[in-house]
Amino acid sequence: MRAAFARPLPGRFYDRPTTEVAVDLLGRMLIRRVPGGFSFARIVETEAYTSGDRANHADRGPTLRNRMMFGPPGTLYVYRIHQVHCMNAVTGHGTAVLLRSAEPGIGLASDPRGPGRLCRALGVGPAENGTSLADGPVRITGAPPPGLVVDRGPRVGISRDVERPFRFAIRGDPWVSSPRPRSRGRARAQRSFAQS
DNA sequence: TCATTGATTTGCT
DNA sequence: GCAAATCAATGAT
Repeated sequence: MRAAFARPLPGRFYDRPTTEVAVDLLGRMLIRRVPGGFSFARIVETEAYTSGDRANHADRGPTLRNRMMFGPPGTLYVYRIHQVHCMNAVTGHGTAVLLRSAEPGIGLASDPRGPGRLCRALGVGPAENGTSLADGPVRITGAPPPGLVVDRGPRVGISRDVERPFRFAIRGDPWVSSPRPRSRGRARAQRSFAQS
């Protein structure tokens, strides 16, 4: 994992349309540096929060909570909801991808299925808010497998703009959180970004 | 300053 | 399947 941690996706990976990044993050490795080593998980489910999107925390402009969403692409945005934390990859001014679920890798503290559980499993909290996914303590690396099939559907747990199909998940993956997105509306994973 | 709400999880029916 | 937990950020007063 040390070598992989040293070759994270660069900031420009995230400087693209948010839905495109959300799909392209599926199947990649989320790596957490911890004292004396690393822990990691494979991303299997994401959601896009775009501009002009009333479900987006940043839709009404910068606030104390969402200010990290206005940092550069590749910034990690961590927020608290109820009693847990959730993490996002910032893609532009006030847009981000919520990392919803992952398959366990090595070194996890607990089950990473679900956005709150994912943060808990990787030990991600307020201390990591605003750090860089390109050179911070939490990074994303690797490439999705060829031919990955992606399901899409409405996002989970929101009350505004509920109909937008901005939730993406690896078809058939047992670590996708419930309820699963519908199997129709399939979309092939985009491989437009070539990692250096 | 006050009331409302929530990008969730958990446990109980 | 449904509701409680539980509290800070947010928006209204």
